[in-house]
Amino acid sequence: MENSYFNGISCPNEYVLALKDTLNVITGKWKLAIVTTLLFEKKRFSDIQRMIVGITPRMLSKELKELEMNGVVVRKVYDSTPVLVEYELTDSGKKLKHIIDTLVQWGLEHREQAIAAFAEAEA
Amino acid sequence: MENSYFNGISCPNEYVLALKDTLNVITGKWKLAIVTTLLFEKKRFSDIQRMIVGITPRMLSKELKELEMNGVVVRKVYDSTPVLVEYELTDSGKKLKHIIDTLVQWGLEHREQAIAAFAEAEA
DNA sequence: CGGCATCCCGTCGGATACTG
DNA sequence: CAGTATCCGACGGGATGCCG
Repeated sequence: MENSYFNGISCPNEYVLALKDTLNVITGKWKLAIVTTLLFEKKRFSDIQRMIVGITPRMLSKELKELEMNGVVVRKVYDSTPVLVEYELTDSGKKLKHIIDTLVQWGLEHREQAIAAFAEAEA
Repeated sequence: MENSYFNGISCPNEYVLALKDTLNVITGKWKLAIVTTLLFEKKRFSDIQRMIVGITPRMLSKELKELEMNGVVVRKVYDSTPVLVEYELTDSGKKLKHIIDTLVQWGLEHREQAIAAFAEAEA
């Protein structure tokens, strides 16, 4: 078991692990973009690729695989011809919306703060 | 102005920028650890270094500089001998606690979910 | 359609030593 | 005490081409 970073701060190691889990899911260039495209409906590989500007199939494949391993998306294969593959968020994955909202809100408030501080410094 | 990743999703570009700002502050190996040590009281460089197991002065210096540029911490120099330098969270920085709590909670719930799903698969 | 294999490069972060 | 300088490996992620 890895140690907590926080010496002398009363913080259950479980919390640190949970934090790492979450960061692992939301960091990286594409993960949140992928989650966002799946928030309201499941989609096929090529649909996601078309919606996310600039992502290569290599990265999409890699990220989807990681998200699946992390229990955020589910991959469903339908044995038709041609093969149909759909990706869908798990319940946990859907709850990431709350996290995204929280992050966006901090960013917005923070920008206001920064502007206010700048104006004050100017005066 | 950079484009949003999300084609066809009605999402103000401002939100995407805010999201990126926030991610920029919470990602990386040490940033959240540093913020956490400063949550309840300001500290000196060597105090932080002592509390965060494994961080090198190089990384601590670099991260503190970035956090300062991003308006999350403030650096205060007192011209005593020897020189005293203190780091303190801004108001925005203090509000990161809410984000950390949100991330931890998702991680905890998610782990429960995963365990439940595993048990179901076993049955 | 839904990927995988290969090559490549820039950045992140570690190790170590040194300074005002 | 509060950093800086230098070197270096690991990894994220891009480009391109091929496959069932």
